[in-house]
Amino acid sequence: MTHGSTLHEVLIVVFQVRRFPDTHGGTKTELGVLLWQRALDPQAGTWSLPGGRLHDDEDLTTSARRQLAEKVDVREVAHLEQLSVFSDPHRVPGPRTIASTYLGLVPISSDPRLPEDTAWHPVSDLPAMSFDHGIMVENARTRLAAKLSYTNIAFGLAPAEFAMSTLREIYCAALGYQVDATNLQRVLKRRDVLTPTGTTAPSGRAGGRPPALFRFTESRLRVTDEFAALRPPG
Amino acid sequence: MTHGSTLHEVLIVVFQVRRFPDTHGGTKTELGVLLWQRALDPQAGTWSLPGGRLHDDEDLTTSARRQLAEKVDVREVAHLEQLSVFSDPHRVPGPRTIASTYLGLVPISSDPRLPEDTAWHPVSDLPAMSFDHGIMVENARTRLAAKLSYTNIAFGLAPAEFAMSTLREIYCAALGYQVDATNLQRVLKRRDVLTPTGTTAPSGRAGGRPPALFRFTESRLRVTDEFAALRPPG
DNA sequence: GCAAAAGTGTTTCTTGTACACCCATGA
DNA sequence: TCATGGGTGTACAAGAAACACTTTTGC
Repeated sequence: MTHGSTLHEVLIVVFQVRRFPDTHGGTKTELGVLLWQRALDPQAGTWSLPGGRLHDDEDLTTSARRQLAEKVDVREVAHLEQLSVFSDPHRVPGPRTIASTYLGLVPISSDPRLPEDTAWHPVSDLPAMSFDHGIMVENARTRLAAKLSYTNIAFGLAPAEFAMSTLREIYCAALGYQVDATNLQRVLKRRDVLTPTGTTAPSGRAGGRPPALFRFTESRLRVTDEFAALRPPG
Repeated sequence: MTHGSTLHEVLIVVFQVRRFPDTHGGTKTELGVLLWQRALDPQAGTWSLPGGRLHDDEDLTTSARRQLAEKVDVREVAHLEQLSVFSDPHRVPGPRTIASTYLGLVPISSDPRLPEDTAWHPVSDLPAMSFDHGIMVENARTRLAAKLSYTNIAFGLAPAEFAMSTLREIYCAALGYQVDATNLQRVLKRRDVLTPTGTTAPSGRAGGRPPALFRFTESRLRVTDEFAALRPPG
């Protein structure tokens, strides 16, 4: 009676900074999440995170990559990391299913083809979500915001090379509040997160000084501000 | 073929700050972890984390509490939180088993009775560990150290009321380096983590001023230093 | 030249560290 | 009164936020 038929699924919260239609007919840049709409019951019509059953011969990360491949070109996913596990025995109808959630990041520059039932939604205005998927998105959003502050995780959202104004847009969208480009640059430079490419981009349609281009020094997650307080002596 | 008989286990890394015998016959205060020694194969003689199979009708946290009850009085566990999942298909011999790890904290003041096969080990000098349990301890230690810096998680390691010197000992043991008691008090006071009880303890055997006593303002995890950089404006 | 965008410099504030000095107790 | 531990105050440094000012482009 203690362990009958428990299934295990992987669900991935994929974020990308995108332009979404505004309420006034304009557009606004915001954090978007990849969702697909359930055609069948249970909860037909609600929107779900990409993912599915874990296979016997794969670990969670491998599974996450495989499941994502059904929705987007996986090469577009620049970063993938484990979040928490949802294990309430009644979180979904049917056989007991444990869900391991992942955070996935797609750079702003790419616009992968999506299946018919799949679309990006702004996180500030989610549609009716399936089961506990809404909480999972909230969770992931909080984790992303926290990590933007003390790691180099933004490499997952930024293009290979970018101007500081672009990076600023990305931070603003992901954090949900205004960030000063000047200070952003100073902070990231001091922590050795950014490297100047030495090149500049052409200036925009309205003129203006051509921006210097940067890239992320590393494209693997690194903690850049380990201890806010109680640092080791020395 | 895709989902035959995958099992799920919960493993708990339980920490307590304790006195351990020194190499020179003295004692030193250090972070200890609760382990039990396997009597049977596989890997008989190696030391394992407490835990076991997840039941069909319980979520992970409930399971962790139940499993711990077999080793220690669960009321001693002041804090319990989810860590990461280990899902390599071959992490243990036999049927495929996914492990969800938890971090548990026991206050320095309590000394729970333990079963015959169970003992505290200093994290700096672990015995031969079973399977991937050594990595799990390392993981948990890193997470604890990080959270000591930006949350009030130390409430899980401290007694109900304590002098600053005691709290200092706890931080030193858990972090593995010296912490200044003066500054520790200032940091925690500013963040409103500590509340003075207004009482003092009797001074020690060698005299000295009687220390003021404090307690943790909250005994639930709270983030006390959310953004090191890139704070919201205002 | 003017507007627009990018980049630099300066000031101020907060937070944390280091350390010297004062306080309360037991023997 | 002295050793011992506890507590306070002050000086210093680093990091980050705010904002004014300069530079480089298109028109």
